[in-house]
Amino acid sequence: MKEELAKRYEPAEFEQRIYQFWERGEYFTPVLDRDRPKFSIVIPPPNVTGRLHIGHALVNTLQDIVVRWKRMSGFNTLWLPGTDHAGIATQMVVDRELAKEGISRFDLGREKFVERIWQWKEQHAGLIKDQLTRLGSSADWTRERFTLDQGLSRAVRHVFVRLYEDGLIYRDLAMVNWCPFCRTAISDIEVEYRERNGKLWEIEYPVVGSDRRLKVATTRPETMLGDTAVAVHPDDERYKELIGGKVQLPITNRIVPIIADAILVDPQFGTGVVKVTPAHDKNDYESGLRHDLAQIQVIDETGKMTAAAGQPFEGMDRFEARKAVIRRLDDEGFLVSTKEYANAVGVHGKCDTDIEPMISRQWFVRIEPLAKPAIEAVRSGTVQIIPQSWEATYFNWMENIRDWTISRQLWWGHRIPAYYCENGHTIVTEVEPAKCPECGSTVITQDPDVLDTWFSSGLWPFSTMGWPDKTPDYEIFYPTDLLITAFDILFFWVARMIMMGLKFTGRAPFSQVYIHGLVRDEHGDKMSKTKGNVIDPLTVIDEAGADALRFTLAINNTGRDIPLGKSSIAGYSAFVNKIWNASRFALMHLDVELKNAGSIERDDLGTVERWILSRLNSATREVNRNLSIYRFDEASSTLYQFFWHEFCDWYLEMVKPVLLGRHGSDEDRGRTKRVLLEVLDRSLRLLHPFMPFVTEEIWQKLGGVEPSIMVAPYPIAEDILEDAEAERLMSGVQAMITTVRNARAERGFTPKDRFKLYVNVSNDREAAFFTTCSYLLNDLARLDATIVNQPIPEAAQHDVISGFPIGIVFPEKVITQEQIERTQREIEKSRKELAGLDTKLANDQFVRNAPPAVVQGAQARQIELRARLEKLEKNQ
RNA sequence: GCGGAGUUAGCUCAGCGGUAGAGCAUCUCGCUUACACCGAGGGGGUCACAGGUUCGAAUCCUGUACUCCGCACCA
Repeated sequence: MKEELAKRYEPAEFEQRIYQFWERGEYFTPVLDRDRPKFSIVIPPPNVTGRLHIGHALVNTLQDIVVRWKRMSGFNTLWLPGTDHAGIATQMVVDRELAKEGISRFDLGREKFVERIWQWKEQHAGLIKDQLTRLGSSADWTRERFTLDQGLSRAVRHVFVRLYEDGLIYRDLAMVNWCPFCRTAISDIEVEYRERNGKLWEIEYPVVGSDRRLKVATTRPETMLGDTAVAVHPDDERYKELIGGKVQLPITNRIVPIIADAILVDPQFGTGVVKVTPAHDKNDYESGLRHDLAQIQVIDETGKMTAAAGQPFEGMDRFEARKAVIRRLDDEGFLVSTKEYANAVGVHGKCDTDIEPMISRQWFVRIEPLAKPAIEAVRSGTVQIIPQSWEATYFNWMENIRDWTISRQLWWGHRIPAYYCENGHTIVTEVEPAKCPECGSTVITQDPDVLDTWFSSGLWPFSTMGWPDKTPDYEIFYPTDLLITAFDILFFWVARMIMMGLKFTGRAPFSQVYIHGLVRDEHGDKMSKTKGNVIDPLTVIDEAGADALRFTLAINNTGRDIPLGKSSIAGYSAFVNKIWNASRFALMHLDVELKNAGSIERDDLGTVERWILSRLNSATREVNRNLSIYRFDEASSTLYQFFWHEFCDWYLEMVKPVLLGRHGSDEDRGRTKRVLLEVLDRSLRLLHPFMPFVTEEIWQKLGGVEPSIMVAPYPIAEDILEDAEAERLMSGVQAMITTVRNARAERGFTPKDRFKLYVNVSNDREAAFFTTCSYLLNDLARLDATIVNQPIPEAAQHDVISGFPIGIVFPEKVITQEQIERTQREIEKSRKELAGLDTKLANDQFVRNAPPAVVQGAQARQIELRARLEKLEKNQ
């Protein structure tokens, strides 16, 4: 093992080489073995449009941690990667490309346009993989899927047809959310509401056959061109006698009825009179159905006014028409007032265009029958949502769910497998029919629309595994075990997968869902391009390495939002550097390879070795436990704490006197090296899921049996390694060293000044221990002698450390003000604590009710404090 | 309006019934042959507020005040 590590830690030197090494070794691909315990997980497919952002880095880091942990723990592990065709988003990207060439998709035509997107997709799909690769994702690329792949498309058609046959899909004329920019219908959850400062206009409608005018308020005056009624509340005394009467609409002069509608109108709100536009407002639409009102469409699918809007409005954009209508109303004296008004406007999240409610014929999924079992699955615990607080949100949404609009007037996506013959018959079938089964007509056209992207994503956990065929993958790896994703797609994706999985495979697609938070900047603000606080994961990887980024994300992942800033990445990058250097130091002294190092005989081990193995063991237990409950933060900080502050700060320092030949026999040296190798090996394996690259690079130099650390067994805690006695004694030694260092600093001595330390113990074993370990105290606390069980000179600085009375004897009596103050503070603190304990222990209730361990602890502490106070007071 | 979450050290957050923690920042000392992306040491909190339960509350309950996030409504 003469191969040394490079002097500097430079991740760019080896990360990509290591990844290629893994791929060549095919370590990401599981075996098709039904008998081995398996662990499977599917990636939340990023959009093919994709450039990965920090959120992707997070979700994929978390998945990779779990996947690597499971794989090392002996599970036959599959992480299935892939991408989503992302209907609207992708279409928009290509649209924009075309715009640069000065053409639109309509100039190109559907076929050419879709061809163009495929070209674009082929060029860009590899980017996602490259980026995930840079992160270290150990996904099985041989199984990479795309939602528009043939197999997945077949699954989509199959599902559509079955849902149709089961009466769960229907086509109907209804009011939907229409995006005039994208020219498609979208579902309710794709509408986002933005607070906006708009205006509220009050308009008067003259009552026919009377001098009265009814005052209505509106934020969308252009829709009045399509008004077909005004409504009041049936019990509203102000308007009661007008019900059944008529008003004459300004501008169009159309005569429309005054109706009574208790659902639509809140008499307390505004004037208590509502204009009714059944073709352009959801509530008005429903009111229109109740009262059999005409629906006059005045805005078309591109957001322009129709002929029905009349002149001069026809052809105007809806916002332009708004101004024109107001001007006209004002001119003609119907406009009463204009007020500033803040309200929430529904916009299409993808393009920020105001949604236009519009009546159109669309395909819908009848959702309630699917939602019920999906609610039950979570309620019964078949699917567990972690953290559990998200369950409430899930139930809230699922219980109020409405039918899902699945047709999209786009060109990029899964074409709806519905066909219409010339005689108006509808045929829904997986394969294009040659003739109409009802009338035999061969003049058949397919529905031009495509399906909502989430329709295919909803099938992802099983469509990617070959379903509806019973493939080996499907049989071995479905259902999956875990899904890791962000809360913002809980409804879009997670809920739909559960519904579809239950309906079509009879099983929930995963048993656990882990929901992570949003990555924010260091002050907790959302990252956004306009704020300029965006952190690009690839830049971070280039600068600090993937391991530092991964560890930073993991340790900050507490289950809530994750604050991420340059300084915190720098902090954990320092940690990776520390691992590198500590390993480099160890490797400089190690001369055996793991594979022929032989086993460790516990009986030969010294206290230091038992102690570090015991500490490592408890870290091992904590890491495994926390990973099993997805506490990535706790697992990583356990490793951070152990490796840096126990392994590096104490253990390596304690081992130096032996390794560097200042102390001990050759046999001691051999044993020390053996244990050092063991501890380093285990630490690297524990760290591997979090920082795969650096651990592999170092571990390769240890000469293990396995070809890669990623297939080496993950350490598990072993009771035999636990050693409470060693831990107690070593923490005593550590505390003594700290006390001496402290005293040195406070009295103004330099590191070169040497003192004597007296330690008193109560039994022979302890005496033997401190005698054996005196070299450690002398070395680390820079003493010239540690004297065990001799009377402590009065002139010494007295203290009681971990129950051991000690005394530090200085060459000359130097007492600084700083030191006096500190002693005083220590005494006061101890007195206060002791007083508290005294009252507590004098309290019968406490002694009787508190657990015995707590009472005993308090008593022990009381004794210790008394002894310590007595000694401390001597120092004054 | 309904639901959820938060309020702990200068900053960002853990802890969630038994002596107040971490990282970063800050201050002092030190380039000791793994690492100055370092080492040693220090300072810093009446755990938002008010009640209650308990022998004991940052931790459980109730209320108040802010903050954030969903969903619904908005003529």
